[in-house]
Amino acid sequence: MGRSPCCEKAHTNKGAWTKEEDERLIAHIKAHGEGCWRSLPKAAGLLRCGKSCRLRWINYLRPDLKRGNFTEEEDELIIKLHSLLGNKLPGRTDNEIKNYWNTHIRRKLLSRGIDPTTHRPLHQPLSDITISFVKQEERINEEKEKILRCPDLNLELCISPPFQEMNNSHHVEPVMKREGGDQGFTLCFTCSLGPHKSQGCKCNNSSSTVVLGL
DNA sequence: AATCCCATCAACCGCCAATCA
DNA sequence: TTGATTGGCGGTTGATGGGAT
Repeated sequence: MGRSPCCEKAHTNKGAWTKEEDERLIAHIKAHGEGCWRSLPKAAGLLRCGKSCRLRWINYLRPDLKRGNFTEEEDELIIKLHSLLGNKLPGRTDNEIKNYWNTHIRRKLLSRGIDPTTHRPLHQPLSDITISFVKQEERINEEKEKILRCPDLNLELCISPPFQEMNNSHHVEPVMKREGGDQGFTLCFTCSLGPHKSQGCKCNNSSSTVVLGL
């Protein structure tokens, strides 16, 4: 027996959303919150697939979205974080990052002689890539281990706020807060891919950092 | 002015993992 | 334990607009 379809395809609209559909969706989510996407269209009076509603909300209608052109600082931030976090970057939608990566950043990296997939210089000998990749992965795993040894750490890392001023692209510091407290620590992506000012971090310059809070 | 080409981005599709009964 | 359901993610498509010819 195959999968059942996510919705009744025959009676759903497809393609661009109308203003009225947007308004219905926004009104429904404002009233009831994000919930079961499968039943949402019917409840909201929309002839749309639940999945389509979810995408429309997440990628376009969500009130906390930052829209408009990407700044140079955001470009650099995306380049630094993409290999680590994928398309889930601060204040922008997955879809937006994905599209922007494929259309702009990919070309930008190629023009700099960097492979957009591996984040390594183009034409680098395979042996070098393998060795350094393994070393980097080991380092990442070490830092993960360190983090996991803290039992009261809330590892639900979420990066925000969307309108954070980006003054310098050198450091990127997602703050990992402990539950029930306001203490945190930061990750340095410049030299160690680990906690800023930890063993592996050789950076002393903390005056011009980008802080990505919770 | 018409047409072609290319870049962009919203939206869709298919797959996978998590969850639940 | 297993199968169904659901949400989420990455890849792809198609509509649109702008620039070049």
